[in-house]
Formats: sequence, C-alpha cells, structure tokens
Amino acid sequence: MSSSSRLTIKDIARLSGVGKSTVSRVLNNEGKVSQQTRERVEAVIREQGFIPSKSAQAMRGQSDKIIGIIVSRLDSPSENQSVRAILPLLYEQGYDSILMESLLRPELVAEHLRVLRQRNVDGIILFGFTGLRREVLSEWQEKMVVMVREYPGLSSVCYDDAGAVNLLMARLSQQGSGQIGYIGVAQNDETTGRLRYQAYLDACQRLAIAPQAALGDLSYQSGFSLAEQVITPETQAVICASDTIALGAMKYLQQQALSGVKIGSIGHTPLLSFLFPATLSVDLGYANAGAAAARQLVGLLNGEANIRQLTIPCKLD
Amino acid sequence: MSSSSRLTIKDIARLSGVGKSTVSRVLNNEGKVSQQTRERVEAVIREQGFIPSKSAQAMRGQSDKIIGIIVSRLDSPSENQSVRAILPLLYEQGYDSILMESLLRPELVAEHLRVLRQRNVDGIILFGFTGLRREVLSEWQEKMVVMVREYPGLSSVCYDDAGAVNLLMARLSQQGSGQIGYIGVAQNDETTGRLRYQAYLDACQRLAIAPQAALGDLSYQSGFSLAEQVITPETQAVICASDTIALGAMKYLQQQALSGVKIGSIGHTPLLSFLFPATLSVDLGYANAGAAAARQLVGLLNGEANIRQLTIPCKLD
DNA sequence: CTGTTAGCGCATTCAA
DNA sequence: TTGAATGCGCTAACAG
Repeated sequence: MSSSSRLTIKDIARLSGVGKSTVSRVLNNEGKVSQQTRERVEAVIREQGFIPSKSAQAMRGQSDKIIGIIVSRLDSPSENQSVRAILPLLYEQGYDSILMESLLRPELVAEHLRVLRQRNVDGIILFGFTGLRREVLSEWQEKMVVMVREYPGLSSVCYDDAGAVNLLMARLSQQGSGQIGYIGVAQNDETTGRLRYQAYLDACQRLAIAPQAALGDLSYQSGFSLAEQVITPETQAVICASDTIALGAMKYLQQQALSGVKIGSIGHTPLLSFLFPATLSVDLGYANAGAAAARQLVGLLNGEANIRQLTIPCKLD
Repeated sequence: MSSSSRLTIKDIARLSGVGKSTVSRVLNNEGKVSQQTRERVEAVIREQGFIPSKSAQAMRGQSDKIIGIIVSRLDSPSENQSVRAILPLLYEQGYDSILMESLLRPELVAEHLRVLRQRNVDGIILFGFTGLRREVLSEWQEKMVVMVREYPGLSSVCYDDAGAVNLLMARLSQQGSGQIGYIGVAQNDETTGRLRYQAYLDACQRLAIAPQAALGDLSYQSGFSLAEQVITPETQAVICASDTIALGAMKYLQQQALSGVKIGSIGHTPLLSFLFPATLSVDLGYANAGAAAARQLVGLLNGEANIRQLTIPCKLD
C-alpha cells in the first residue's frame, strides 16, 4: 500500500531479515542462496511490490538495457513494419527502446546520437537515408545496425531492391507483357531511386524491352501525374517503385478506364491489394528486416556476432 | 580520441584543475561559478567530448527524464499522428520516450507499466482501449495521461466522437441528403463503436431520418461488405465510422458504379481524399490531441497543472 | 551460504 | 566562489 514504490533493496533486506547483497542475489537469480532464504525474500519482494531501480543497476553494471531506434518518419509504412518486428524481439531480451525521428535530416540524427550516448544506451538501430555521412556513425561501430543503407565498418540490413524489380519484370514479361513502363523516384535517393531504376533499365536490356520511365517522388500525386507520362497506348504493364506511387498510378488508370494495363509494385501494402487485387506486389520483407536487425544487434552486444552486411530476400505473392 | 566516453565529472575536474562540484555546477548552469572558471571547465568538457551519465543523474535526482508511451499499435494511423506530435514536444522539454505496444491486451499494458515503473519513468501517455481496467492505472494518477478514454481520477485527452458525426450529418443533410446510412463498428468498442453510432441515431432522430446502419469491425473488408447491406436504392449518403471503413465502402460504390452516393468519414487520411476527393472527411484532431497530451503531462509533472479531462474539437475541411 | 564493505557518477549539503 | 564530504540504490569483492 505504501504507494511511493520508494522501497529499496535495503528495505527488503531489513523486512526479510537478511543482508542487502542477499536480496540482490535473489533478484539476479544467482545460485548461492538457500532455498529457504530465497523464498522468504521473494515473498517480501512480492508482497511489497518492490521493483529494483534501473538507474542504479545501470550505473553499477554499465548496461542500461536500452536501445535507441532512429526512424526517418514514424508514419513510414515500411519502417513501421520493421519497428513492429524489432520492438518485441528486443523487449524479449530485456531491452526497452527509445524511439526518435530523424525526418531525413542528418543534423537531427547527430543530435539524437548525442542524447543516446548520454543515456548510455547499449545499442542503436538507425534507418539510413541518402545524405547521412559515415563519420557521424562510425563511433558506434560495434553497437549499431543501419537499415536500408550500407556503410563500411558498420552492420547493416538492406533490401534486395534490384531483386524485387527483377522479380516483377520477369513475372510480367512471362505473363505476356512486352511493353513495360516504370514509375520511380529521383536517383539522388540511392536505393528506392537509383537502384530500382537501374534494375529496371538492366532488365529492359535483357528482355529487349524499350524503357519507358519517369522519376518523381514518393507521393501518390507523383505516381498519378507520372503515370500520364509513362503510359502510352502500347503500354501493357507498369512497375512502380513503391506502393504509394502505385496507388497514384492506379487512380490514373481507373480514371482513364485503362483496364488493360497491369501494375507491379514494391511494398506489399494490404490496402493496395485490397483496392486493386490485380496488382502484382513484391514484399521486400520489412518485418523480416526488422527482426534480422534486432537479432544482429543483440548478437553484437553479446559479442556473439561480428559486424556484417545483410540483405533480406524479397518475395512475390 | 579516447573513445570510451568513460570520462566522468571527476576527470573533467582534474583536467581543468577544479573540484567535482564546480564541474557539476557548470553542467547544470548554476549561477555561482566565476566566468573564468566556467569557461575553462566548459572548454575542457568540449574538447574531451564529455557527456554526463544520465543514469547517475537519474539516481541522484529522482528524475530520469523519460516518458513511457504505450500505443495500441504502432501502425495505427491515428495514434501514429498523435505520437508524432508528442515526441518533439517532450523532447523539447528534455524528455526521451520509450515506446511500447499494447496490442489492445490489458495484460501487456500491466507488464509494460511494471517495466516503466522499474525504469522510474517520469510519466506515461497511454492510449486507452475498451477492456482496460482502471485499477491498473490508478497508481500512476498524477503521472499519466490517457488518450481516447476517460478514467475517473486520471488526466485524459479524448476526441469529440459525437461532434464529428453531428458535423457530418449536418453538412450532408444540408447538402440535400435525406437518406443517410451509417457503417460503424461494434458497440463493445466504447468510442469508435458506441459513441459514434449513438450520435448517428440521435442525429437521425433530430433530422427525421430513418436510420439505416450496420456495425462490423475496423477493416476495409468490413466496410466493403457492410456497404452492401446499408446501401439501398434510396440511399443518398453514407457515414463511415473511420477512414478505413470508408475506403472499403468506396470500393463497393465504385464497383457498383453508384456515383450518386456521398460518403462522409471520420479520420481525414490524406489517402482517402486523394483517391476519392469527393469524400467528406472530419479531422478528429489526432495531432492536436497528441500535443495536448504532451503539454498536459509536462504540466502535471511540473506541478503546474491539475488532473483533468480534455476533449479535442474536431473540424470539417 | 551470507553479511559487510566499497564504490559506480553525480548533485548537494556544508565549510571554507 | 569554491572544494570536500555525503549518499542515491545497487552489485561485486571480500570475509566469515
């Protein structure tokens, strides 16, 4: 009842008639405690609702059991899926997570990293983006996993951007589409932009298809307006660099009553397949990537894993 | 260069030839330090890249400057918007946030609360849901703000569910719709379910409209299939309890080529107005709610505010 | 097996 | 204005 939760290990010791260290041992499940004493102490702990202070433990043991996660935007559907996979895995290992948004601004990342260092966090999972310089990250070397981008000397988890495009191109052309267009994003975005576009061009080469592409940004609007540019009477299919873009393109198709054009997209959003079931959608494996990152980080922190770059396989259907 | 960041206030003291307490004073911007000493110490701090340990500060001062945020799902668009408003406001006040998912499971909330207590967090923002019992929360009384639900004795921030429906009904009927249907969610959901449905019924009464409603869940699918039940040849408009439901209903309308039926919805998702610009959409004020909650919590923690229940006004357009 | 002792890094008295 | 001393709650040596 004594609400304040201000009890300390010392109180518990007094209340159960033992020394502080014995209580500590019970708390940490260390072996050297007699069954009797252990039970008595545990009883007191339970009935007092005692909870040891993390800050004190942290100060003593070095580890705060906290992980910092820096996403670009909390409402990015892809990062969201990854984070949802990360959280429970870390939690399971006793880590809580501090979440921060970078808004794609390098200065904000730097500031967040400062704060996280001050908090003495055990590790960091950072969603990378174009423009983020390596120097800022390097001091975290063995305590950081970067998502979506690779940096020399840092662990990372990336998607198979080219593979996704290839999968789409292969399936589409195998289904008889001879003229396949592409709606993407500007190439200053390294992965979603350049990599996917390049893969499209390469595939066109391989399949002897004349490329028909336009690059914009990640918005529906962009998808909508670029669709108009890309789609000609001959177009049989269009690949979109993201589901959001695809949503925009689909609106255009629908508005123009162009029912013959197939859409292939990357992202696998439930909404897209609900609204337009015919869409071909590649799952980049966001959740898997999150899980992989969490595991990799925990491995690093436990000294069981080495720094390495992972690529998550994508899949169609 | 001595990477480890293992420097302590003591090292800085030695390096700048002063006592530890003086360094502490400089760190906390306490007045009683001569300009000279202050500058010297600050120089050393800067060139050593010294960062004081949060855990130690926390243990000393009681406050960890950490807020726990428990959302139901990270990918809930509405909660997402709120959280995005909360984070920077708390951050601005020196608080970092630990984020957790309840998945609408009361036991998980209880567990999270335990962990947060152990971390000695300063406060909590909790997104409530039906089934969450007050007893679990009451011990946080003056350190918690509950979103979406009201609990006696706890601060809360709620939406104006009834107001939103009224706004929609008024506008729709004023635009000439005489027969307005409703697609909602089951009433065991107190707010999105019962409150909105009840408001619909009341408005029907007032406007002398014969209610035509169906209740399901929050999915597109539900919206789609219930649309079929609700919409009759006479239907001139349909109100949906959420944007997700509206998306489902719109798909039905489109598929049936029912272009005469207007849709009113609650949520104000950008996607909805992009895909179906004609939709009437009420903004419940998710971001405002988040901001209000953050402010309220900070106020509580500073002892500047009292426990109270807030309702965020909604708006159309 | 268990109690005692000694700090972890810092903020805060209290003297000087 | 400053430094020395004290203790926050806890774990890890070290004795018994």
